[in-house]
Amino acid sequence: MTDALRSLLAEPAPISAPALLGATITGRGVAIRVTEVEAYHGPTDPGSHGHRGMTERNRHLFGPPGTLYAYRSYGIHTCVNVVSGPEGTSAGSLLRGGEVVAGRDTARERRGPRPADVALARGPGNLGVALGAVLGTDDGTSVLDGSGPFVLTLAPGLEARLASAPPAAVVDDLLAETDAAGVPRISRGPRTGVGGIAGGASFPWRFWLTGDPTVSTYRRHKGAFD
DNA sequence: CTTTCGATATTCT
DNA sequence: GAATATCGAAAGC
Repeated sequence: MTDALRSLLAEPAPISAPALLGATITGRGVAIRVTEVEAYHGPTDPGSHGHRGMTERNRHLFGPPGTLYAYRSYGIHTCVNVVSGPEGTSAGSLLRGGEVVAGRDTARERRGPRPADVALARGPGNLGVALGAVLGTDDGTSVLDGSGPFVLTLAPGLEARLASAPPAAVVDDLLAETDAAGVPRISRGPRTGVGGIAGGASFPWRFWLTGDPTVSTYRRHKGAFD
């Protein structure tokens, strides 16, 4: 049943993004547990690719929730987003880091001998390589129904919680949960590499699992307000 | 630890 | 021409 995932992704990205932490994206011989995401929210978000309307590159960002949006970053890297709703708002969550939980040999073949295991899918460009994501081929496919190369499955236990409470309420609870020492399980902060006001405290839409070694190190953009 | 730099597709000025 | 949802290596603290 992917009803829980569908109802979650129907929410705006800043709401659904924290609930994608702990989810697993599977395909092309690997499975990666997502540990770090950033939300981008269409025309109201100056940091979003969709902020200035549809282009050939970003058109799949305007697609239905659960669409994969893959784009070329800095002319070099392939980065992967999961589109969220409402449909037509060009919103989505950038998968920025994860733990390779299956197909480690395949991921290492793609990444080379250098990176440590925790770094195989650390950072959006590296995650794209580890996944074996292909521009053009994968852009616009669904991660919900197995019709595309990748399938997204929710973190254990989340499906049941989303079946018994509205997504926004479940996410509020997730953000409030702490470990035995009182430390939040999910951390949030400004988005990495985003300039201007969109990269500052007004858009604290980067979410990660606190203390997880597969989360990329924060790099502040030159022009970010902070 | 920090800063700097090169690689370079897409978009905007 | 300039900026960008990046990465890894190199050099200087």
